[in-house]
Amino acid sequence: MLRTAPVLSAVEFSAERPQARRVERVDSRFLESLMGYNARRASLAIIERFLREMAVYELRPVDFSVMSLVVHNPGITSSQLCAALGLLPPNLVVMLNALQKRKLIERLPHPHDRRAIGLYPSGAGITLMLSAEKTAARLEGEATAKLTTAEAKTLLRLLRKIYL
Amino acid sequence: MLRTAPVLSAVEFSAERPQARRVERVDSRFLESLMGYNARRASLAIIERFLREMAVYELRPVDFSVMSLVVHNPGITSSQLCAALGLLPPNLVVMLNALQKRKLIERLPHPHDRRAIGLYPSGAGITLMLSAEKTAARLEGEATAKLTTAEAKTLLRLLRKIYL
DNA sequence: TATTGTTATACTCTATAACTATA
DNA sequence: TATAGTTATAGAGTATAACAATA
Repeated sequence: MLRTAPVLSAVEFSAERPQARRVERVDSRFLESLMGYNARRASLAIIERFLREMAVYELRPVDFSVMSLVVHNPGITSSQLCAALGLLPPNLVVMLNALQKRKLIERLPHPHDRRAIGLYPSGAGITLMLSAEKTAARLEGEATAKLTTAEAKTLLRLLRKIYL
Repeated sequence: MLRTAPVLSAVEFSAERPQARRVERVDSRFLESLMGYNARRASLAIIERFLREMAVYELRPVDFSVMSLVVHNPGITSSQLCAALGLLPPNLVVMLNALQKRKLIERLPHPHDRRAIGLYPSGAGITLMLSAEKTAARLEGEATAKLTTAEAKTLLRLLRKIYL
């Protein structure tokens, strides 16, 4: 039933320590046994590529996420966006200002709650996201190129089980 | 063979857009179909817990990784650490200074290369990591509590296929 | 009294340029 | 000329406090 690499054992270090030695090959087995370590490495690898390819749209991953939700949920509010993406309101405001300045979104009064503001994609915003989401779908294939279709599906399902 | 949620279709937005509507339930299906999105959410969920539980040792995830590699690879150099963990040398120096100040590591001359410096865990460093790695192993079980043993093993393997 | 959106600001993380000592 | 380690600093990302308007 042992899944993780063995942790340090005290006896492993009871003998006198050599005063100077050279490490030929780095032993990363313990770290590599940790889910968090692997999940982070994998997400960084994917997001790195995403960052490069989305640069043509001038969209960082977080901008892409925000725009995608606005396009698929016209009228969504800031607080809904924050909840869905785990963002903090003060940080979202800055992003929305930038997106509005680029005329990718519009802010319209909320129909029932005068405190809230509905976010809508502009025509340009929709056009941009049509391309950007196509690119994202292509990157999806590249990111999972080393996996079979079944494996990719499994990976997605298991990742979701971790954080939901 | 379609794995990702359908991207935006132009026709989806050809009808006139309502001037104001309320979003009852946020549709995140497209984002949730992306591997990067799920990998990031999962890694954040795990690392968040890791951060909390490792606070008693005053170790952030990166400190834990560095200390773990030093303990398992006494004599490892900064450049080896940077390569193994994807860190930049200037940032590592600051961390090592802090760890040395806490008397968790020692820096000794490299046996063959006078430019390099070997990193060694102190007795206190080893003692600390004995506990910290036990905690990490426990957290590993908690992070994958919703998965069967076989699923956790599969997840680890598939994540590694993504970034290696 | 709680929530939405906002401003200003602080803190942390990551990245770049330039330097030294040595290979 | 290239590499290991270092310093200083810039930039991006994330977090906290406090506020006005509305529920």
